[in-house]
This record gives sequence, C-alpha cells and structure tokens, in this order.
Amino acid sequence: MCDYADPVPEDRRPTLSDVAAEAGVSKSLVSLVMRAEPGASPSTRRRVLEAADRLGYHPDSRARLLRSGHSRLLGVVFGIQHTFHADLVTDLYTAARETGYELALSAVTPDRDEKEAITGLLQDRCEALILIAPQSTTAELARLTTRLPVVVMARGVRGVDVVRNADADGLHLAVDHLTGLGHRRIAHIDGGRAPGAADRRRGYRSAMQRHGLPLETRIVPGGLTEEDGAAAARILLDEGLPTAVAAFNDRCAIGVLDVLTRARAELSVIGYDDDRLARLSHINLTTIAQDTAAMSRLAVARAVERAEHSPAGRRELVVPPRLVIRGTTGPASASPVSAAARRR
Amino acid sequence: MCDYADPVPEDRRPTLSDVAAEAGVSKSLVSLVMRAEPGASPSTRRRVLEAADRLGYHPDSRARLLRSGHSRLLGVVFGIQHTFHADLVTDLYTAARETGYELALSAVTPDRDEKEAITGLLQDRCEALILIAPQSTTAELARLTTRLPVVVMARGVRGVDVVRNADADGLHLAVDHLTGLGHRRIAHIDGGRAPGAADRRRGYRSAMQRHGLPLETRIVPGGLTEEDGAAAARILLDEGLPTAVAAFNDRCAIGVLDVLTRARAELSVIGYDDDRLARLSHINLTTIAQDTAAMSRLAVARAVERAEHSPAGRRELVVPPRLVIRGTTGPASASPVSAAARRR
DNA sequence: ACGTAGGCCTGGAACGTTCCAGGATGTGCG
DNA sequence: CGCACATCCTGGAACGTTCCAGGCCTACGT
Repeated sequence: MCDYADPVPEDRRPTLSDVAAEAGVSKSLVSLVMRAEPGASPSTRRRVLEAADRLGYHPDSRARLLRSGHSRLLGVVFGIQHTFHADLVTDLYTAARETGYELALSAVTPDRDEKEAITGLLQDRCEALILIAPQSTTAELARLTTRLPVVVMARGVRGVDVVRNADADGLHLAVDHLTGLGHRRIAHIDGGRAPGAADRRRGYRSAMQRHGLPLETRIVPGGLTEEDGAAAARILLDEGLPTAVAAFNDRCAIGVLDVLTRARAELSVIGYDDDRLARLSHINLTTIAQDTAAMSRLAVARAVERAEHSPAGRRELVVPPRLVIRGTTGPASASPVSAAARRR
Repeated sequence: MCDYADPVPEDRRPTLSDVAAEAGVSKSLVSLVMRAEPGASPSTRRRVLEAADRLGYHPDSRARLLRSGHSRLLGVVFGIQHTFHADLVTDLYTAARETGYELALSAVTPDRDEKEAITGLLQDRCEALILIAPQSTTAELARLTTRLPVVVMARGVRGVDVVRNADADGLHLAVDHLTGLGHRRIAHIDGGRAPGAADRRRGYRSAMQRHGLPLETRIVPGGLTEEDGAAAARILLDEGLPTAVAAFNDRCAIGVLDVLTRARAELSVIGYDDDRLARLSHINLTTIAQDTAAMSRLAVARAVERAEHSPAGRRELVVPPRLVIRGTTGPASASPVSAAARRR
C-alpha cells in the first residue's frame, strides 16, 4: 500500500513523466512497472516504485483508459438500504480483486432511481454491469444488454445473464426442516412482488404438497422489510397462529419474531438470505443461506468473460441454498418453552 | 433520463472527427456545439447536431475529462456494513445532485481497508474526498489533505475540514430527557475507541455533573454493534441495573434492549444516530438524531468550495443534534409496566 | 571471433477531447 | 475608403496514458 505523502512542490498531480524524471528512466518503463508487466530489471523496478511513492504518484485511470480502450471497471448497482445487498457487494469486491477488475458502485436510494444509477455507470465507461435485484422491466434490461454486458443477481430475468440462488429449493429446505421438527401448520409470509418472491412462494407450495400438507398451506402477504414482517405477524395473531413460519427473508422474519416474542407466542421462525442481521447473537435466526461468496465469484467471472470475449448465449447460473440452523426453530410439540428462551 | 438504445451502426464508436467530417466542419466547431457554447451560427449548429445524431455520436467522458482537467467527481468512503453510513450516503447523493457534482462511492469492507478504498478514488481523479468516520490516523489524514481537499464526517480531526454533530450536546439532551422523566441512576454504554465515542462520554459525564448526579455516573464499556450492546446489557444484569441507559448508538441500544426485554427488565433506553433501524415500528427507539441531510449538504458544499477555490483554513462545522422521543423511554417510577409494553 | 538471441530500455505515435491563437469574412463608423 | 471590431470558423498543441518499433548491451553457441 503506498503512502499519501506529497513532497512535490507543485500543485499539479504527479504524472508518469514526473516519476520517470525522478527515477531517471523513460516514461514507457515507468508505465511497465506500474502495470507490473515484465520487462524491467528488479533493481530498476524498485527504483521506479520508490520514486513513485516519493512523489505520491497515482495513475490517472481516465488517461489509461482513453489510451488502452478498456477500463477494467465493473459497474455495480445496489440498493443502499438493503443489508443483504451490502453483503453481496462485500463479496463482489473480493471476487473482483482476484480478476484484476475494479468495482464502480452506484447506489439506488429513495431519491435516486435505478435508471439514474445505471446512466451514471454508463458514463464511467464500465465494461460490464452487475445489477443486484434490479426493478427495471425485462424490456429495459434487454435494451441495456445491447449496449454492454449485463449480469443480474438475485432475480430471474429472461434474455440476460443471471446469477441467483435456487429460491424454490430454499423453501423446500425450510419446510423440510420444519416438518422434520414435527411441524404441520407452517405458514409462509411472502415477499409480494419482490425479486425471488414468486419462486419462494412456489417452492413453499410444492414442498407443502410433497409433505402431504396441502390443506395446511397458508400464505400471508408480507414484503421485504421488518415492517412487513411485523404486520404479517399481527395478522397471524388475529386470525390464528400456525406452529411455524417461513418468512420471505431475514428482515421480514425479524419483524415477525419481534411481534411474536412480545406476544409471548411460541413459534418456530425461519428466514432467508443469512443476512448479516440474522447472524447477530441476539437474533440468532435459523435461515436459508445464499452462498453470497460463490454467487459473487460467478457474477464477476461471467461479467469479465462477457466483457472480454462476448461469448455464447445468455446463461442462468443457479447456486444451491443451504440450511443454517440457529435458535429460532425447535420441536413443534415442545413443552411451553418460550421462543425467546429457546433462542439463547 | 436518456435511453439505452444504441443506434451506432459501426463497430468503432464515432468521434468528434467523424461528426466533423460528416458535417463538413472542423472538430473544434463540433466540440463547441456539443457543449452548447456560443460561437457557432444557428444554421451550422443545426447541421452539426444533425450529423451527430445521424452517426449516433456520444461524447467520450474519459477524453473530455482528461483534457479539461476537472472531473466534477466527489469521492465518498464509507463502511458498507454500517446502516448509518448508508443513511448518510443517501443524503449525500441528493446534496451532490444540487451542485452538479457526481459521487464516486468506495466501500470499506472486512476485506478492503480504508487505504485501498482511498487509493481507488485517487485513481478516478476525484476533485475532493468525503470520508465517513475514517479510521486513518490524524497524520495520515493530514498527509492526504496535501494531495486533495478532504472533508471528514462524523469524526473530529484536527487540521482537516470536519462536518459532525455536537456529540457532547447529544448526550446532554439524552440525560436531560431521562432526568426529566425522573431517572437518576443513568448508565452510559460507551463506544470505546469509535469515532465520536470520547465526546459522547464526555458529554454524559458533564451532564450527570450538571444534574448533581456525579455519584450515579456509570460508564460500561460497549461498542458500535448490537453484540456490544448485548454484552454490556448482560454486565448490567449481573452487576445491578440502573433505571435508564444512554447507549453509544442505536445499534448498541438495540442490543441492550433485546437482552433487557428478554430478561423482563424495565429500563428506559435511549440510542444515538436515529439510524434507519431505530425508526422501525417494532424497535421504536427513543434516540438522539443527527441531521444527516444538513450534514450532507454542508459536507458536499465544503468539498465543492474547496475543490473550486481552495479557500481559507480548515473549518469544523458542527450541527446540533435533536432529541427524538419514541417508545423506549418512560417515567422512572412508573408502576410495573414492562418496557416491552411501553414500546407499543 | 562473430552472429544472434534475449533482456532491458527508449522515443514517439496514438487515443478523443478541450483550449488557445489566430484567420477569414462582414458590418459600422469616422 | 480604410480601420476597428464583431462573428464564425480552423488548425494544432496539449492532457496522461499505452503501445509499437526499434536500439543497445551482454551472453552464448559455434
């Protein structure tokens, strides 16, 4: 890691030529060294690096990219409000590092919509875009794909590269786990129109069917925030409790859990995502984990591949989910141990 | 918002010269027209625009920026794990929009430290940096400042522009509120070495003093996550409960609340930040709000000002905090109403 | 001893803009 | 008529890189 020191007397940022002059070599050579290409002797290399460090030199990515034609930049669009997106971005960074590409982040906020986030990245001349759970229509995404490679994460879309986890399988895991504990009255709090919600709903339905529980199938409208989960839990309290709940995602599950705990209701609750929040010891949520590290690697690899060779047709890469058993699920017929106590 | 359509027929992107040739003028003239500068006759202007449109010309921002020297780009370094940082970034986006500057985001993750995040932005040739609660040493920050304008948010540092809230005042507000409700045994769960923690600790101490409660002063080591809060709460349970707790921040407060609620302890708890999480109805946390919108506006304004005129000496802009009363604080001598019940 | 291969290095031409100095016109005014 | 002064336009030099063609050594094989 280089230092921020700046002993250059000028106010101008140091350039290749400055470093070249300082080290007593040509700028071509400095360029080589900065890119870690072969063709410089170890000693000169060291001398150049020292000179660069002394001047506080940082390569100018605009010039670099103007000349070389490619930016080695991957644009990422994510919802800054979503903790799970943050988890994905974290892994995308490490995945990108291995490929030598940089990430350009562009956030969607309540005040900055997806279109704006995307146009921003287009101006930066990214070589490919990774969109996390985008809300754009399929048509919009298709049009975007004609302009540059696009990889969509955590949502299924036709005609675009997609990396996602097997949402339906995830709910099978959840229902299997719960029935294994003896539960029969298992409700699903769904995600409405959120990306992945339809698949999870479908998975829940077929899993219940498979366990011979079609009559116990019960889907409560929910959403992807804690608020949504809390609202759904209140509906359950009003209309009659199941013994277990599979929520659309962890945030939703946390909302459910909070309302139920307070009402002293003893339910098993399972979430989805293995959000950072779910792992907190005071939440300790049983959940279906998405393998964010693997998904990130795949997404980056696919984006890079397409940026470089522009290969094959669109592909859908599906990663299997995994059950993570923590404290919020337990036997259906347990003696009155409160859900809260069980969680510790 | 522009469309993503791509009417370029050729494999090479058309350039200024292409348009110039097509319109039968010089590229300088095309450049003028594209930037909507005066100096071209209406008829030629129309001819050029038509030619550009015909070729599907889009200016190359890399070359433009390289030549014109300024990027109109503000770099932002933030911790992607921190929900409060996300709140700030959200407001920074809206603040930046008003000034015509773009934001370049660079996240700090467990795998990507602050130095790396900063170097990334330096390569993009940002005109100024906004650092949210940076962990770099004062010396490092000072050195960085010699390279380009730097504005630090949510942390006090000498020798650098700082935008922060009055942390000490915040704890005065908190303690005032609690004593107003009749509390005397008020503990503070602190933030350890986190940015702002020292000031908040100091504010707590002097507020207790001011209320004639120096003997009730009790500082429990905490931190900035839910885990830290939960751990501190367990210490309180072991060593004897106060009647109220002022936590370092909202996440910490949420951890406290969770442990205490479960132990059926009736305490008033107040957080800090007015984090998005604190506002959730099922948390409904009384807290000290930082005016993130105002802080963001100030930070952006300062960064832009310094990028353009490089004025005056370093300044510290301090924004007053505000008490937000929600459900987690109540009268000290209340009859056994549980904290949980009070929260609804 | 001599050619040659390869390692190390240099110079200069791009890349697509913007900026600057100036060159044509035409128009108004003494 | 001639001069000043707009107005409209042009050519070429930057900007900071990368890339390419080549130049100098030294070492090595014959």
